[in-house]
Amino acid sequence: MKAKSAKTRRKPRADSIRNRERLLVAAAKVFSADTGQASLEAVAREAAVGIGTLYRHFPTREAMFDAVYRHEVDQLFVLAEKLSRSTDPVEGLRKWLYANVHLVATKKGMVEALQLVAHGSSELKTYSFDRLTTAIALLLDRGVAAGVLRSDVAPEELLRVLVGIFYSQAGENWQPGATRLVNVFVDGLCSTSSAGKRRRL
Amino acid sequence: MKAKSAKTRRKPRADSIRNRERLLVAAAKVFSADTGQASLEAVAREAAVGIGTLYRHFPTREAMFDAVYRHEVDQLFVLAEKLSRSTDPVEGLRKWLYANVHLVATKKGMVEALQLVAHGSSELKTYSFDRLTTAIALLLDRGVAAGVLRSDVAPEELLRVLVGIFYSQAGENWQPGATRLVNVFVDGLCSTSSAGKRRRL
DNA sequence: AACTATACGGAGGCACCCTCCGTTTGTCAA
DNA sequence: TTGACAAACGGAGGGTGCCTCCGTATAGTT
Repeated sequence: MKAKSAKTRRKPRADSIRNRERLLVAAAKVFSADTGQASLEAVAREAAVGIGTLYRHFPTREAMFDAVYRHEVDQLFVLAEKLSRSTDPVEGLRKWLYANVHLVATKKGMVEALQLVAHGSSELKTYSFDRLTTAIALLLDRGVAAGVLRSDVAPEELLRVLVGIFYSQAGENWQPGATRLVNVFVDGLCSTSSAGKRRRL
Repeated sequence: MKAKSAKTRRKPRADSIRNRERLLVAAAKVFSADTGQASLEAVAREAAVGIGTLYRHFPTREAMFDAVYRHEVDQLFVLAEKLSRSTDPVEGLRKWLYANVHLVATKKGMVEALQLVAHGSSELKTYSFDRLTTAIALLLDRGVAAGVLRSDVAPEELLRVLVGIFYSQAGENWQPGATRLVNVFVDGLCSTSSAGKRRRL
């Protein structure tokens, strides 16, 4: 027996869940379009769902962005889990970081979203921070355990570096630059034998 | 005879000039509203002018913002001229800086405008920079000549400080803070006797 | 005063926002 | 299985904004 307050609740309808998922996928796609502008009606169309359904799931634009953002963070987390299982540690980490760059690069329209997020619930911020930190830890620890990655860089630190890389890259077509910086950093993380661990603070 | 290329041009119509002015005033007002959102139709209504007239004068949103911004810069310049004529030098400068704070503070909706301007024509940027620098020079020089303001601060430098003050003040209701900083700086500029001129580079 | 370049105004077509409500459908109890 | 109904769906509709087009009004010119 589920112990909910007065009146047992039903389990959520299957079509509701499906439509919500569809909307998130559609939103991610539409907002990624180069235009930067995106109408909610376009999202509904893309999802092949009535506009009313969209509004029921996401009463406001902010709610929509919030959910999309969470969704992407979750996907990054899942990707980290997968990569930490299948590939060798260094390449796994590298691929995950690439995925981050790619995600940000293709989300032109997400700029607006990010602004809303930045001004929005700090709950969302801590959520994504925790989630991403954990994802990085997953990838990092394996490499450290295998002795191919240096052990003195904390997951939060790596995350901050990543954010810094994104932040520092302005203007058009910055993806190559960001990718290069990621590579440099990963290479640096590999220098566990020659340079020795824990040189400097 | 006016020597214009092929066919002598008429002098611009009076109603055209009047309407343009009205639109600029209306736009400044509407964009200043707390909402941050502003429709061009609202501007036209405020100006008591047809929407068609608005679009004829300002074909795009950017053109509108551009013109409004120029207009405000011009008004600041005029204010500087007036203040440099009527009040005592220090108070004149102070009042002018206050006017700047007030202008920025009440232009919530101008944030969007400023972004467009920032990404827009660099011509506009140099225009306003020059204009404001000259305005400051007007106020500064009198004080220096009268010996009540130190002489080693250039107009451009003061402008940069002002921009810095605006830039550093985030969040709601920052006007008091900005005003305080302005006061501090003006007081500093007055310290021509006790602290001596040109201490340090 | 007549002429005409110029400017005016707003109707109209399209897109978007958001709400409301009649219809459909998945869930659960019998 | 089946029937009842809460829950979810979809889209019409009313409001607003964007921008264009063109018939009408009018300020400058002769």
